[in-house]
Formats: sequence, C-alpha cells, structure tokens
Amino acid sequence: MTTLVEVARHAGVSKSTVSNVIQGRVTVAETTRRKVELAIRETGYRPNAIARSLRARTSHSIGMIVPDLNNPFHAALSVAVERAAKQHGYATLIAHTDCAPDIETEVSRALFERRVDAVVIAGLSTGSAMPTSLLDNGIPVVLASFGGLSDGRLGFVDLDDAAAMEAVVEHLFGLGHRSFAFVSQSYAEQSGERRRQGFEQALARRALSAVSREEATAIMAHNDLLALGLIDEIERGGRTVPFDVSVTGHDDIPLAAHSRIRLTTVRSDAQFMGQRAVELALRAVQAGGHVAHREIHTNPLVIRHSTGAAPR
Amino acid sequence: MTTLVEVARHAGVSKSTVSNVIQGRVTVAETTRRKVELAIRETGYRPNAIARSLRARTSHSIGMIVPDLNNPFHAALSVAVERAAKQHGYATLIAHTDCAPDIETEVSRALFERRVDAVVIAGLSTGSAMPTSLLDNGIPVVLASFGGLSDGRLGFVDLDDAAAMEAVVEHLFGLGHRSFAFVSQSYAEQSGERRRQGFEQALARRALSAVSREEATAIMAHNDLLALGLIDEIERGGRTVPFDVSVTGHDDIPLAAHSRIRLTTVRSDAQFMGQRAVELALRAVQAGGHVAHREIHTNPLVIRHSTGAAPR
DNA sequence: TTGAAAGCGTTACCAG
DNA sequence: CTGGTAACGCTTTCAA
Repeated sequence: MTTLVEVARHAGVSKSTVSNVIQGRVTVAETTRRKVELAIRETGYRPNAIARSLRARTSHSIGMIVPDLNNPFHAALSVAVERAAKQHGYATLIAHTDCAPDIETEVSRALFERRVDAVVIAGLSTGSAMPTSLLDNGIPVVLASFGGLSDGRLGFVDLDDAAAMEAVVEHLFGLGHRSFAFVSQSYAEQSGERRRQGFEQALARRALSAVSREEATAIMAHNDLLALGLIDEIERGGRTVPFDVSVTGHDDIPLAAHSRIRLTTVRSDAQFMGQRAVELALRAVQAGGHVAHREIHTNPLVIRHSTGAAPR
Repeated sequence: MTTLVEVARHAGVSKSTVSNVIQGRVTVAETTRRKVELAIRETGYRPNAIARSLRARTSHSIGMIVPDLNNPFHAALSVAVERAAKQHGYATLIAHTDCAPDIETEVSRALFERRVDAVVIAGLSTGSAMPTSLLDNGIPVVLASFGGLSDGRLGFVDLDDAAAMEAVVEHLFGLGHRSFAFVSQSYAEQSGERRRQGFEQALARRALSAVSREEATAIMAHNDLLALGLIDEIERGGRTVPFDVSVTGHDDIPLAAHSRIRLTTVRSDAQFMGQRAVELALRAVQAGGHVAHREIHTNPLVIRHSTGAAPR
C-alpha cells in the first residue's frame, strides 16, 4: 500500500510538499506540483483516511442507527441519509438495534469508539439511554421520526403524531366506526408509544376508548408494515378489509399505494427527513456543538381503500 | 475525550501498562490491574478505534455495497451482513450505487481510502470495474447473488439462476403458456442479465423465443419488487393476474407471501447469504489473502397464485 | 511486572 | 515555496 512518503520519494520531494499539493491549501510551484501529481498517478496512491482522521480528529463518518432495515420506511430513511452523507464526503456506518436495549448499548459504544462525527437515529426503544450516552460523549445526535424525549441538545426531525392520529380517527369516525384498536410493534419503540397516545387522546375527545383487536371494526397500526401484516392476518382469518374491518398504517411506504393493497395511511417523506437529518447533524459538527433544534412536520392523511364504512 | 495517557496518569502507571490491561495479553499484577480498571471507569475511557486501526493496520470494518436498499431483498441481505459483521466485532460501512458506474467508482474509492478490510457486494452494473479495482488494492471481495464475473480472486455466494429460470419456465409451460417475456431493472444489473440468459435458454429448449411484454401471457421479472410493480401496472390497466397474465418474481421477499399478493417466485435466503458472505470475507481477511471461493446455491421455486393456466 | 521509545500515515507549524 | 519536525492515540518490542 503506497503511502505519502513513498510518493514523496518517488517525486524527489518531501512529504510535506506532497501533502501540500494534495490539500491544495498552500501554493506550490507549478513544476513541483506536476512532478508530485505524476508520482501520485504512477504509484496509484490513495490517502489513508484513517491516518487522516487520527490527525484531524474527525472521522468524516456518521452513524445511522436503525431498528430494522427490513422496514421499508427505515430503509428509505437510510438511503436518504447515506446519499446525503456521501454528498458531503461522509461515510455512513450502519447499525441495527431491533430496539433491544442491550444492542443499543453495544451499538452506541461501537460507534463512539469509531469516533463517528454524528449519529442519526431512526428509532429507539422506549426509555433508551442511547441518545444521552452519545450526547454526553460530545456526539451530536438527531432523531428522525421518533417519540417523546426532551434533551435540549438533541436534534429532531419530528412528526406531529398527535395530529396525524387525530386525522385518522376523524376519518374513521366519519365512516361510522366506534370500536377502535391500536397495534404497535412487537418490540417497544418510542414512536409507537407516542402514536398510541395520540390515538387514545383522539378517542377520548370523542368519549371513546380503545377496544381489543378482535372487537374493533377499525384497527390502526403503528406503521405500514404492521398494517400489511394485519390485513394478511385478517383476511387469512376469513374476514375482509375494508368490509369487515378497516385498517390504517403510518409512513406511506411505496407498497401502500399498490393496487392490491391501497392502504389508507399517513404519509411521511423519508427522503426529505433523512436528508434534513444529515443537514442538521453536519451543521452541528461544523459548529462544534450539538444540534439543539426541533422541527415538527405535520403529515397528510392519505385515504385509500383499506378503510370503509363501519359494518353494521 | 479521555485518552490512554490520561488514564495512565490517573492510575499512576505508564500508558503501556494501561494498554496491557486492556489487551489482556500480558500478565499484569493484580493490584496494578485494579488501579487501572478503576481509572478507566472513573475517567469513562473508551479506546479510540481510529488510532488503534492506524497502528494495527486493520480497520475492523467491512464495506457493504448495495444497488438500492429500497429493494427488500437487498435490505435483508444488508441486515444479515451487518449482524454477522457486528458479531465478529466489525463495523459495516454501507454504500449505494444505483448500479451507476460513476457512483460505483466513487464508492469503491471511498471504501478503499477508509481501508475497509473487505467488501461484500449485493449487485453490480454490468461490466463493472469495481471488483477488480478493489481486488487489485488487496481488498477481499465477495459477491452475493450476482452475475457473470470470473476473477479467480473473488468470492461468490452465488445462485443457480439458469436452473431457477428453467424451473419457472417449466412451471409456466406446464400451465399452457407459450408467450413469455422477461423484464429487468431499469438500471443494468449483472444478475438481471444472467437471469435473462437463463430465461432465454429455457425458452430455446422449447423452441420458443421471447415476445414483448404486451403480447406475453407470462411475464417473468428479474426480482420480486419488479414483479409487484408489474402486477400493479397490469391490474391498473384492467387486466388481472393470474387470469389474463401470469407473473413471477425472484427472491421471495416477505411480502411475496402476503395474502393479497401470493407471488410465485424463486426463494433466496438473504439471511443465509449475507451471513455466509461475511464468513468468507472475514476468513480471507484472517488468512491475509483473497476469498477465491465460489459456491452456488440452487433455490426452490415457490408456487403461489400469481401464476395460473394460460388464457385461451 | 513495568515502562521508554519507536512508529502507524497524516497534517500543520515554522524555519530556511 | 519547500522541508523538518512534532503531534494525533494507540500497540509493541525491548530493557530494566
């Protein structure tokens, strides 16, 4: 593996000079520059980012923490994050947690040891210690699409889940439904909890309260993936959606619009959120501080055909 | 950020000693060990993996190159890769390419500069220079689920696409179909090409040749995501699957089994493939060489309800 | 059993 | 404009 020194030797100059032409920050004589550039090409030299990081005390990498990439919404978010990061010259270290606290601990330790410059988190176990631990180590973190935390140092690209759930309940209520249930992830994710709260408040506002999944004529899922699973389960059980029971999701993953699915859901723009999260994170890195910024986006209800009039 | 030296000062020993207790490779007196461990805890010290990497000349990270994480199969593969890597103490750097040659170049450069110890590739543009370029730089690479390359240094966790396509065609032929079409990705991916070849051979064996999408009564998609899109398009156009046209996919993503979809497809075990790819890659890293190993898995046809008797 | 020192590949500060 | 030198934080001989 060729190093700077070898290039220098090859060009008959000092390593400082080679470094200078690479950085392009210092003026170097046209002729020497040419010699050096030639040497670089001839040796096929590629800078060692690790050495550079050590010296510069910045890894030019960010961590992406995601409960489960198999969830298309998380995948879309990750795609956006990686793209944006790459655009800024940052690499993306990805890590799953399954929303399991012990994996979260392990993962945030690993990312910290690798000195990621920032991390964006797509989902958290409820009561997770991860953000604080990262923050305390001086790493800016931004939460994309998440639940109820309140550390002032955090960055948020947040969703107005309460408003969304209100809109969903209103839609269903207008369709005549009076028996509602909410279903969330098998693992405990913060955003799931917050949506559930929004759901319950919307119900309370109408003097209703949640019933069991079996009794409900309308079931709201924490996300689209769950909603898809629900439809599958319901229809395998012999009932049909939306005639016997209405189902809604959350996220508007691409498949939700499929003609065989047509899921009523709340749209979130993963593309935008991921990009925005990186923007906030890198801005904080540059400023040498934390993000300390919250923005809340309110997402539209997308009405399709998984919801219909309440059966009577 | 606390460093080794600070821990050493804190404990009143030399940094070598601290390093020794951390590595645990050298015997160190019980009492000093205790002092050091205390100091580590008190200072909240976390080793700097970057410094460690520079010294050890190994980054303990692998690169995962993926055309598009929005494809559930790629996502599943990535999940498996990340999990396996994590288990071995390796971090995963993820990078998308969209199968665009210029992005591939950029991405492999970035991974090389970051000195990833190995890379696993989920998909490649046809005629991609990426594998060779990586290989030439001494980085072991393994291709998971891919097309027709033949560098002896490569590792392959490969699929028998020809056999798979033969099985699909046989199934459809038995159902009475005589007009077949194949559809692949908008971008040029190697594995797509190979499946198309398998498809055409299977046709030739029956003295048939491919027809246009519009004329076909059976359409084979390069992967499930495409097949889903196809079903959507066909049914929005007023025809129905499988009554007017049969559709098959490839991969068996979780949604393929959904009661609303029931896609006939070829199953690949992303979980297994990802894990195996990492295994091969890390084994090569340890041995200090290339993978130079090819294994071919033959995948079963899963018959569901997107295929039916040919219309007459 | 412990510590001093060299060095991994860079960058940055200063002299020359 | 160029080059020597000292870090960056760690591991690893090698002596003591």
